Amino acid sequence: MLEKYYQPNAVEGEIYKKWESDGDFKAGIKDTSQSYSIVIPPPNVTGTLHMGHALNNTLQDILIRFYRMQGKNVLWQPGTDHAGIATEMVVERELKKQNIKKSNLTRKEFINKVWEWKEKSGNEIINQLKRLGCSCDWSRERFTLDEGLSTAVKHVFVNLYNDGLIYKDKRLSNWDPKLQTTISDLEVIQKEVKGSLWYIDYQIENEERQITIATTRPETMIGDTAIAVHPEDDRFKDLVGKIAILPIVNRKLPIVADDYAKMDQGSGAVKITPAHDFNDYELGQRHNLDVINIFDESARLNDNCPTKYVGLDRYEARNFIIDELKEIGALNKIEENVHTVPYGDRSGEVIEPLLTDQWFVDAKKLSIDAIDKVREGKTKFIPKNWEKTYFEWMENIQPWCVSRQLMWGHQIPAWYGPDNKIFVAETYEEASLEARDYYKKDVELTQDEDVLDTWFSSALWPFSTLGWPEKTIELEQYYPTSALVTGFDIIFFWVARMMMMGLYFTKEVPFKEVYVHALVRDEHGQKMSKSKGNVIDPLVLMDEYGADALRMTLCSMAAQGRDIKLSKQRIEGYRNFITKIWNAAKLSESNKCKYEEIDFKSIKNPFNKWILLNYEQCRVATEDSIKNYRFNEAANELYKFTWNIFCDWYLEFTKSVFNKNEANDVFETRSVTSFVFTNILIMLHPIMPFFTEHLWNIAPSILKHNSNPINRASWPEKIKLSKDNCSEIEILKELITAIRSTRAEMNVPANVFVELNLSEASERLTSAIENYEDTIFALTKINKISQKQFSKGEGMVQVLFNDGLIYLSLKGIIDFKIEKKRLTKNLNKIESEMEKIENKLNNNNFVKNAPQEIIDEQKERQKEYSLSRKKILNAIKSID
RNA sequence: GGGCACGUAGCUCAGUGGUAGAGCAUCACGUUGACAUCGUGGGGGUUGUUGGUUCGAUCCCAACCGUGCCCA
Repeated sequence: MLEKYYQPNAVEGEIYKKWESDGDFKAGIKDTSQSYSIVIPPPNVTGTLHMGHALNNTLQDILIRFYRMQGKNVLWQPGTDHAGIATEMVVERELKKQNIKKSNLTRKEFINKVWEWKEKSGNEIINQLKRLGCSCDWSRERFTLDEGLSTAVKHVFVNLYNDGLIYKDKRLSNWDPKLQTTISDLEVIQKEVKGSLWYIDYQIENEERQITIATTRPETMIGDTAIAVHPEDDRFKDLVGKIAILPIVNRKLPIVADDYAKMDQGSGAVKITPAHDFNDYELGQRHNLDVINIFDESARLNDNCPTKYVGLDRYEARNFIIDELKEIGALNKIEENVHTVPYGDRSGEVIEPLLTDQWFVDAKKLSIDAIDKVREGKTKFIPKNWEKTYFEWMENIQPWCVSRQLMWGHQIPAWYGPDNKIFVAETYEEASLEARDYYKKDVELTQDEDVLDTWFSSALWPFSTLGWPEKTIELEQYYPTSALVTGFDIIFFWVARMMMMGLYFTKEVPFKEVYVHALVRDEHGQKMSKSKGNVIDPLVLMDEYGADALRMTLCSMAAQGRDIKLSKQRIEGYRNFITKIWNAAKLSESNKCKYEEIDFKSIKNPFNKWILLNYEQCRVATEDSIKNYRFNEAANELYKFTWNIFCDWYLEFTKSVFNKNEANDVFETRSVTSFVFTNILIMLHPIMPFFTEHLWNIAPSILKHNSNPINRASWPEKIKLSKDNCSEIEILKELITAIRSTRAEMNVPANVFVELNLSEASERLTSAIENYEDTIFALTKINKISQKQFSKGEGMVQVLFNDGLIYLSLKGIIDFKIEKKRLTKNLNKIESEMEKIENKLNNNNFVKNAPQEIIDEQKERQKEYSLSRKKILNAIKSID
């Protein structure tokens, strides 16, 4: 006998262990050429499971388990990425606790510390994914810094370099003064901040005039090399070509005309600092301006500045410079101003555009094919509108800065000779050979100190994890991968870059479909964040409700194109759903239901025919939904069928079959119950793997059972049913509902048995009542059905039902006031509906234009309503 | 400024060119056997506003109002 409730925490761990030790998640256990593969978006090795991961991986696991059950050769490729900056930050913090400074360690020592840390505390998230039930092939787990993937990275770098698609360049790039590394455009967050706009007067050389510029960053004036005005700006036309004198520094600045200067912004004249602003840099190129860098790597003022300012932090310097400008009378005015300031995604520090030597990938060239392939439909986005986002970014793509001034990562495979000549090769040996060719002698080479952006290696993930650049069986079998499941926030970071790299190196798209899911928010629609304190921890939820309830909730809410607002109540609802199935199992067990092979065409009992018909519809709909990534529909389909059809109606119907105890009927019903129950569990398994496995194992008598776990079951196949739309059962349901409703509205106590009187019954109603008398008795608390005309004074209350005149005998119970109210309410409803229909049918245009079936439908409804109306009017009349 | 979503019951959300649905919440009744983590029934809607297309619009189109996100 089953216990009162299902207890997820008591069983989930054991179940998972068994699956894993049995090798059930291994790729290739189904030896078929039809494969289905997904690579996991590699979580950050420092990460812990948050709600976004929970959603992302639940959806992947649903797909993976579904296609595995469909008999495909399935690979779910797991792993983690090394997360350069994030990991360095974590490890630095750890070292600090031990009073060790990173700067006191050599590169090798520091990297060893990171590996130590990874062994000890990395990969926590992998266990959390297991907790969630993810059926990845863990035997294939990869890490972006492991040997094979590092080989792939070097191979890619060298090839891109040789093909002219990677180059080293001195360019302005985003410098994080705190982390002391460059970061890519994508890692910069633009934030609106309240600041000031300073108006500063620059003297015109050899004239009494001044020109006033406006700036949000006065400290950078030390690096000014020009002033720009708009060519159409009459205020300044005569100044173009003249020289202004930079206050404090006394540098001579040409005044240039360029439409980058906006006439309506500030004073209309803008100072140009090519070394510290992206727009100014471009303008500088156009006008051949000097580039004067005034900051060091910590954004302190360097030797290019007046001695008194050297060494000051940029914001300290700002104050001093403002003061000095005031003193010399050059500060014209200060205005309040809202402008955007770039912040580092990881450090939270204000980013400084800085002129440095960096490595760049020519993304523009790589993007062409990546755009085409999506246009051609070789890779499809679901929902489709994300393609727009993808195109927009791809079409405006900038060179991708891939070098980082970090230690943890793939050290750039470039070596420098004594004269700084670059030799790019996969190994030192190869580089040396090249160098010997070049110098005609052996020379000492030093490797580039920088490492590559973590996303550089992530971009190779779909094929590097399959063994590329080797030609492996896995590549042949699983590449291109079937689907990529991801959040929209990394379309640029990851999806786009995988497309570019995948296409360039494998000549194939890395995935055929990209399913882009939503963000998980809190129940009020707020983005979850630590600072808001509204983070819901999936691990806590799993402790409280079990992994399956969480998974089912996420699945049922994963409607395309809409964010998920997660609330505990919703999870509770699906926990209750699990309990409902649990109880249904208890009932089926006590009814001795047992799985037998059945010939569906020879099923006799109408309840059984009916549930099989409904089951088959549910099966088709569920399958279709999952195949089309309509996860919420799949969940709801299964929920409705299981609870509202199977439990609410079918199991109730079968009680009368078991009560009657006719051998053939009982046998058939037990078999059908077990069949449907079995397949409900199988279909729910991808969404709720633990619960279904547990029930499968402990309730073998009611389920199709062999020694295999449900984990290895096959998705149910189509069943062939005799042609029967089971309309009789539908009438029965309607009748039962109508009687229950009448009872409830008339306040008949639930435990009171009443008599049902019947006249003018249609054929189908008569036969429904004849065939299912005991069912009606059991489900409506009727204890007698008699053929009887309405008679006043007998306490007869009409059940509103189209197929006949039906009355409940409520003598002694009836309250005429309630009865009249009830009837009037229904009458009003019917009459307003009738009016709508009449208006339609009286409209010539409607009759002329609408399809015949719609017209017939309306006529049919009109007929039904007018019949009901007549009956209610009679009933009301009989009260008065 | 450019782009993308979204606006449907108290809340969270489905859905459809022809009768507007679910879960939760709420109200009433119910506990001798699958299930109170439950059952049965009820109430609750001018589908953001205004126009247009159409015989017919909540759905398609336009504008507007409101909300959110991405990019500059």
